[in-house]
Amino acid sequence: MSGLEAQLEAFSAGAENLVSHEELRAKLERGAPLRIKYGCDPSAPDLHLGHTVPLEKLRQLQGLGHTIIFLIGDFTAGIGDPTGRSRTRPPLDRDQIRANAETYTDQVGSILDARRAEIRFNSEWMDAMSSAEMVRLASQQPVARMLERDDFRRRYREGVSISLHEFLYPLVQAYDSVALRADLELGGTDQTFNLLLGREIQRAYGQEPQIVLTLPLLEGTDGAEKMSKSLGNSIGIQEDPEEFFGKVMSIPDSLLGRWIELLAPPEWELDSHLARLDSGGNPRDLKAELARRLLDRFQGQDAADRASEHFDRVFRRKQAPEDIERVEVEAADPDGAEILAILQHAGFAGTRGEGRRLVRQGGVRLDGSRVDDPGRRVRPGEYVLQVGKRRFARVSISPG
RNA sequence: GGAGAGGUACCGAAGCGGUCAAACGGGGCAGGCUGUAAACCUGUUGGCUUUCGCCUUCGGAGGUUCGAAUCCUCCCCUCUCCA
Repeated sequence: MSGLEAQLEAFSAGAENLVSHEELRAKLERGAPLRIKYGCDPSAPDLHLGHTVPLEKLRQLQGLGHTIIFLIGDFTAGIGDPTGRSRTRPPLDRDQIRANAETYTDQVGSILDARRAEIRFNSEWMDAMSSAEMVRLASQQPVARMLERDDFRRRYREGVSISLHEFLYPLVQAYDSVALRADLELGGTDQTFNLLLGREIQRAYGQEPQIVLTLPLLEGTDGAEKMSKSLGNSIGIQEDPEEFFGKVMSIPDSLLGRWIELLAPPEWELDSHLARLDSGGNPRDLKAELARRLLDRFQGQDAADRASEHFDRVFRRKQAPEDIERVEVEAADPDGAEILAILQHAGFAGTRGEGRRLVRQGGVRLDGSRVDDPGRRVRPGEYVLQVGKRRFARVSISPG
């Protein structure tokens, strides 16, 4: 393990908060690898860029010889994380959780060495916990303290219901730290309360409290909310390269600096480009560079090249993409297939009404020319169908 | 247990017997301007229909009425205060 000061620096770099430096130093001075806990939600196995911020930190700490523990909250998933505004989630069955966990570790593996990490499920100890023990756990915290958590406080103030069991979520998460004898727990700033609670519960169970390390939350593509799949502002690291690239290009300029700060390692030297932007450069180019680097990192150079070329072709030169999905449509009668039926087949319109609207608004093109009649019939043959700026399909209409 | 306030389309929120498929805002989608940026402008946002119109929707189930999101009854859910 490297020098103490270097380690302390590695832990705190990019951190939003670290509680506390003194305790961390004391733990590190003992020389043993730290047990670093990171909680994951088994219901959402698709990693997005927001997840990569903590994962990158874990990779770094793993590189220093510490033990990474991925805690899959299969028991807590049944509670439904009340953090934020999320609604009740459907309970998952064991097989589903197992499958999700595998997907998860696969994806995590593209960032750090998942084989060297410990993968645990909190049902291991929570399923065995007796009611009496649960009561004992719950007795550790006053309600007023629970209501200190931002979202609980807000909901309470605004008269939005809080179910009793929602308090159990942070409590169980905190107890997980006891079961795992965690030295440090890592999470986003939205986890601050839960992580701090872990310290209190560990103390209550006679353990040395864990260090709490929180990292900033990455804003999503909308530039407003934190990145989350359910808010529809996320970019999955395994996402189709073209989509991935396009989404990065679509982020507001005002977000670019933040993304570079949180997502781009210093060796990419993107922040220096950012600094030079004032002198007339187009942020577009820097975004494209960031998109390329990120894709290269998660999906390899080929994907990055392909996506970049695709983007230039479709959005700069306004040409149809190279490889587009094929849709077979059988003409309903000798005059050909209805444009509305084609739009539905291609999945570009959920209903005929929506298709009609798209046509009326000039959003539908066939071989590059605008379709302006919703009643249009298309003769058998091969066409490139375009809806909006970015949806394409190669439509093959066979005689009816 | 008592008193009161509420549950409306993706979200927030008007409507409180016909003119309501339901104002307005946000979000989404499409068009314009662009750098798939922001800002801005326009259109659109239940289903079927070229139009007329028809069908399903305002927590749930019944009822009153020529006619109900709007009135009545019961039920479910949420919030506040009191106990």
